[in-house]
Amino acid sequence: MAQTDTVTRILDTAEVLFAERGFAETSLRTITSKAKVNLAAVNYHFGSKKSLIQAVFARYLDPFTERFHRALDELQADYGDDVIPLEELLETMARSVLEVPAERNSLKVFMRLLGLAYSQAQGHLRRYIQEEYGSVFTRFTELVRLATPELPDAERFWRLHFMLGTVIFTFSGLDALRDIAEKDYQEHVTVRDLIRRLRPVVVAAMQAPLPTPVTLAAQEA
Amino acid sequence: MAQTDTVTRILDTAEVLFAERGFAETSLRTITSKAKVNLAAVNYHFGSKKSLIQAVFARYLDPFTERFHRALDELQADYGDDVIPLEELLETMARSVLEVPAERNSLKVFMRLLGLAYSQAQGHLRRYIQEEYGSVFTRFTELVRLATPELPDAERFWRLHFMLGTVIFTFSGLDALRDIAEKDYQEHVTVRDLIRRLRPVVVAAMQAPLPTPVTLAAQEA
DNA sequence: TGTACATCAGTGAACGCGCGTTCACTGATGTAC
DNA sequence: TGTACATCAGTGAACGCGCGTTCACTGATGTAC
Repeated sequence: MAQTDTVTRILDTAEVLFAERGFAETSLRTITSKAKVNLAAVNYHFGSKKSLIQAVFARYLDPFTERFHRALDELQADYGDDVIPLEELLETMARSVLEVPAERNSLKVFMRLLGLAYSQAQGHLRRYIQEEYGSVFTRFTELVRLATPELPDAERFWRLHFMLGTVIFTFSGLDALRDIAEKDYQEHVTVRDLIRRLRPVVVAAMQAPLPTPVTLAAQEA
Repeated sequence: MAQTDTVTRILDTAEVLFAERGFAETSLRTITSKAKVNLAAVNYHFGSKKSLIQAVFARYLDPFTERFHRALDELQADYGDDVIPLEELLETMARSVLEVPAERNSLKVFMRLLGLAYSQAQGHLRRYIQEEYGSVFTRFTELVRLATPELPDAERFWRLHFMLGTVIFTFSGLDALRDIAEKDYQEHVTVRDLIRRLRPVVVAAMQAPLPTPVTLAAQEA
């Protein structure tokens, strides 16, 4: 090698392997041998495996948050003092998510990584993501609040997380689900198909009637 | 020890640790030392770490599938040749899920484990679950088909998985989400509260309008 | 223009460590005669 | 009732292995004078 693209080769290889098998299950030896790069190069360039994991995320999340902030700026400019409708907000978020990896041909990898960030232990990663990228989500949820004034705050919080679960679960299990769908229904599903299917479901879920209030005490485990 | 409860002690400890940190991140040494049991006992009783993982799942899924089958039997007996409404089916599933770990005080652990089964590498585990417990889900989805005749088969498939994602994501991230909700909205959320909140959302999602058909070709990554 | 030195990407080999698994062994209990 | 043997849960120590990380080193390029 002896070129600066060593860093890029490591990141390109690591993101695919992480997405396929998770962080703990992917060794630096696997990454470096697949990337045709010296084992010690990861620690030389990134310092540690943890920092490599964070760098993989940063390469997606930096452009995403930048675009998403810009898209929300435009939306707020268009609507002025009017309330931005929920559909418009969801649409904008979907578009921002789609645009980033479109350049790198790996939306699937991006979504798998997001799923892993939530489900794998890696406490350092959740903290990193929250600190670096939390503010754009705060901005987004505030706009959702204005768009759904009929929802109590707590209800909105839970519904947003319900939908986050839907999206992350769907895309991070994409390959398996796609295989089943293809076999059972003879249709090849693209990511854009899924987003088309998700739209009415997410909107309906956010606008569902409020739950019946608790009747009497209920205990839990 | 020198008692047969060694097996139980291992399972009790393993399920909690697995749920907290995942499978690869939990070593047999951690399990056995916390269970106050000899390291070699896991391999003696279970044969391998893989088999221990499967045994942890079996202890939840065996009683669950048995109960769920029985509950569906009753439902079908009640309704005879009539179609069982969707709400009733979802309610029955929720009740069956709730009943099992109520006996063991650990619904949270059960749901976290289900989440991990989907998100962690562990191919052997997905295969094991599919083989051992696939049939009850086939039965359930067939009943859902009868309850939602207006949905194209593929659409129903995707929506069921969307909702599976909602539930698994919510419960497997329960602690983190609960902490945030508690801090921001001063309300302590029980598992039963969440199920109450989930009900209208899931029903609305399943009954959402069909997506607009694809207009022109759309490519994907 | 030429020499000495600094910088920096990259390397090869080794480090100690924790892992899952194995193995020879113990000691209690049950069974056969 | 007593002895010999089999069974089985459990143990302590060691096995080899793959892991992330470290370290002394190389060799090319840039900079100072």
